Amino acid sequence: MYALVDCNNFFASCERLFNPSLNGRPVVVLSGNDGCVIARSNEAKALGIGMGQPAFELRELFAREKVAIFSSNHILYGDISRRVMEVLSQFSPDVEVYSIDEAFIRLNGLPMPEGCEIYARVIADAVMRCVGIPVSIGIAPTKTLAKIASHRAKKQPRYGGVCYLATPDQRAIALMECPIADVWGVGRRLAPRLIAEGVSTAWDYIQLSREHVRRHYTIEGERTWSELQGILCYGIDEHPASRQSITVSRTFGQSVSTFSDVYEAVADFTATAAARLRRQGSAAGSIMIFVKGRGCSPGRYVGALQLMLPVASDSTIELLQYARRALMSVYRNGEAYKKAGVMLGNIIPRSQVQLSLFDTVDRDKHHRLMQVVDAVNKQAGYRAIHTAAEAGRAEWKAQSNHLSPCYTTSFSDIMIVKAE
DNA sequence: TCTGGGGTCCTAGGACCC
DNA sequence: TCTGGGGTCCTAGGACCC
Repeated sequence: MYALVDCNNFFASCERLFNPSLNGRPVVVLSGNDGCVIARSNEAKALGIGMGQPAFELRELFAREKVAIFSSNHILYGDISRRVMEVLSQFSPDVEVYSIDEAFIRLNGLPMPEGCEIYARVIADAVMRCVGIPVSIGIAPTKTLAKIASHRAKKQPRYGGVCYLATPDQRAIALMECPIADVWGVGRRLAPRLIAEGVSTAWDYIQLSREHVRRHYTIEGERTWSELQGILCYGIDEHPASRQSITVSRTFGQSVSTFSDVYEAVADFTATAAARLRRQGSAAGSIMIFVKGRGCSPGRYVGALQLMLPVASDSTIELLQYARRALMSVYRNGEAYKKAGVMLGNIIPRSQVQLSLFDTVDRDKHHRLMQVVDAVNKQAGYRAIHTAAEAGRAEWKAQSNHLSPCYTTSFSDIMIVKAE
């Protein structure tokens, strides 16, 4: 059996954790630059606030309904997520962290059917007690079915947060009540096609023949079809493969024009990407930088350039040299830039880097230096030590006008409790 | 006026090899 | 009248996920 543990309204729940006065109030969390709604509490959902809805459209509603508004605080959410996953790992050796707010767990050796459900409630209680985040848990023989179960656990109060699809009959009812668009693996494009074919629920989908599904919806469609019938296709992946590409990009808080301002942003992104690269023990064989000007697509300046490295590297210092060179090629004087990004590609394990006869870089020295930089930043905090290129006026930084403190990761942000 | 950011996988077709 | 068989690699496009 597989359990999917899903944190309820995760970002909104993180904000509530240190601010209990938000309980019962509508809470929303906004994307970078406070642009779109990316998380909503149940109260906010009940007001009809949509996922991804632009914040400026909602200004009046926010004021009228006294909606609590937060800018994204990914450092806080990442740390809370880590704590949730740590609790989960105490309950099973087989945990797959699927996203910042979800994990699959394999449940083995539990007496069926009561055992799984009781165990899931113990897990949910432990997460609430140890971290303070509410979760919903779905249990079923496959991941795709566990997804449907967790959805029911969240939407239907009678489950009390845990939905176990133990029997074929229970699974059949769940599939009949599950709109096809809600199935894991069926997205925006496939759903209308399926509905046009008369497939409006997950149950309708499994009535199609395997051959038909394979022919029209490819191998992935067939796997989904199998999983919905309880035939296992996706196991637990405890050690997800290293990333094949790493992208860091941001829309600027305000447009910037000078080379030094744009390069400062690009240097910041490059350093972030390089640190991620080192964390997974890889080196990048190429770097691409891109910039976007202000305005809409016809007439908007877009520039991008990819450079191949003679020797794959994970050194921030070396990658910065290529980033700067690429930016010099695409930078145009007089443009107002609104967005930039860095993409690292051709990623290989660091142990497989092919050296060059004509190499001029002291790679061993770079490597030791980066190890020290990473160690210092791990202990002393994000960007405690960095290259000079990353520091400056920070004109490009996103506007986050509703940012909460980093309660759990910054000494200066720790809550002070005073006795009256 | 204003709308985020970061990934993966599959397939088809073309170029090329023997 | 008639022209094999088997493979790799790369890219673009389309789909999906959070």
